[in-house]
Amino acid sequence: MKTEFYFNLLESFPLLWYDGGMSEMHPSRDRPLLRRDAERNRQRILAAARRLIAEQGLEVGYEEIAREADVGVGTVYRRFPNRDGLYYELFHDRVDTVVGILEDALAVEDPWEGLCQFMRRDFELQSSDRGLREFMLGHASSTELRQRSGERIQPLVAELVARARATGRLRPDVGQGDIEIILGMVGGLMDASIHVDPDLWRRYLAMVLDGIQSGSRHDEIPGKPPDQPEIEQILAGWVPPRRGKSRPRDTEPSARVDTRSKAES
Amino acid sequence: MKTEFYFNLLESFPLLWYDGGMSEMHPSRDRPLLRRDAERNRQRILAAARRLIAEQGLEVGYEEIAREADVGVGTVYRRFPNRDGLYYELFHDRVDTVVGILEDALAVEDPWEGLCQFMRRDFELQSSDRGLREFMLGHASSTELRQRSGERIQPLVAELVARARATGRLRPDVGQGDIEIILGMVGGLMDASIHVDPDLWRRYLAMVLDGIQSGSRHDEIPGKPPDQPEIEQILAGWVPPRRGKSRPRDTEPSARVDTRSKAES
DNA sequence: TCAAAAGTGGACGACGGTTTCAACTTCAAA
DNA sequence: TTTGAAGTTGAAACCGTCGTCCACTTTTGA
Repeated sequence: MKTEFYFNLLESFPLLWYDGGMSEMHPSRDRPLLRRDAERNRQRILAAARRLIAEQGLEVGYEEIAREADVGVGTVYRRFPNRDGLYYELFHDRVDTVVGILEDALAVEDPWEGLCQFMRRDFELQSSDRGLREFMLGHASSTELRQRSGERIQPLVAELVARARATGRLRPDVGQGDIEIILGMVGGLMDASIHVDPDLWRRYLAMVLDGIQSGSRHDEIPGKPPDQPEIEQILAGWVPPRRGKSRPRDTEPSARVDTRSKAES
Repeated sequence: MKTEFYFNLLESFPLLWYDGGMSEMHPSRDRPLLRRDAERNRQRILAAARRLIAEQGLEVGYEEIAREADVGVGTVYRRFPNRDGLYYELFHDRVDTVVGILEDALAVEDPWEGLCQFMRRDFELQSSDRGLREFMLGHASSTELRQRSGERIQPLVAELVARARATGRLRPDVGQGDIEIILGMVGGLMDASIHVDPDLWRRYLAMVLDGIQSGSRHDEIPGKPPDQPEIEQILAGWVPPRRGKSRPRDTEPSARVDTRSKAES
């Protein structure tokens, strides 16, 4: 019997296999044991990806991750043949965090306060990690995980909304879907403004929360209006700059029209 | 004297030159006369770009614009050596439109109503044109024009805000900068949701407007909360999908690990 | 210690977009 | 009608990124 135990194990229980990163189907099962060096590299890749994605967003190149992890690109591709798998590994446990936040929020006596606390803490969670932000907002990849996350999260949000509405504090014409859209809307702002003023989102979240409660409670709006230079910076970051950075060419375009003709005459 | 009059003209008044598309510096001056065929092509290019950018956003390829205009790529590059110039030509007159909207709004008796009307009509303007939306939100290119637009627009907005605040209807802790951020925030939502529900932005604009007035006037929130499939679609469109569309590879990733070893044994 | 399976790395081809350019066509002044 | 500059064209070079492939190295059980 020359078979290595881990390979044997895989043959016997194919459903337990490490599925090449497409772990969406059975995320809580064990991965097969990797050879020690492979496992070490896997962890280095994850650590590098976590670092880079947290600061640059989901779209960092595999090339760069590999460099950061001090590993070849091939290795990254072997371990995570597609981004879904990588994102899954990086983010699936965050779902638990969000669920935890929701449970905390449901435990608050005043459901309206609970709803506010949920939204606030959700943003606080996202504020440290651009990749997480993009992921939660709804990136094209990783639809699988997001959908399954939604199945855990939505009922809790619905419950929170129902309770808040029952107390009369939440306007009756605001539904669960609105909360999700508001999360996206303010999240989008946060993504744009985070490097200018990491707490700016609190201001606009407060405004919206004021807008969706039926009493005119008028909680104080935190912070102060951004000034012009800040706005400039925020807007500039809103739509992400073009990927293939187009070199600006020579800066003086007008004087060129006739260089040739002059020379030829 | 063999000189064509238009070339002569350029030599004499270099400041009047068509500046290769970088018209930011003196936009209201005449362009030099182009040869008739060149002018015709220029218009075809602009028309094509207008069409494509309105529906696909700022980043359509020059290749595609050229195809649509039935012109060679080279021609497009000759006419618009950089995107700034193209965007300028497409959008600079929109600034007048916005200024018009602002003047209308300032003419409304109730300054608060004026402010609301301005925001509503600004969004209505943007809703028909994805490129305009991206441009106004603050695309990396075209910083020049946007800055100069700001100089015309901001004072008017400031005036509107000041008046609305003077009546007491606008909360005193809301400033001009807030309005611009709100425009961006709701604009981001509109961009994401427009193909799902072109009027969804009205709902969230209404919420925010409710949140920033000091009385609890509670205007009706138009529309109704989006349902789950709609939200799914909206979120999926929020962060633009990766440019180089990654082909999903073969859908069955796990069974592949050992194909080679099997074959070789 | 050794063989063979697992794992590695980076050169390489594909791709999609941008930019150039030399050969060609069109225009309009004379 | 002629002439020469202006204008056009599209193929080809270029560029950055993605994902694959395979000759090479490492690990592991015996």
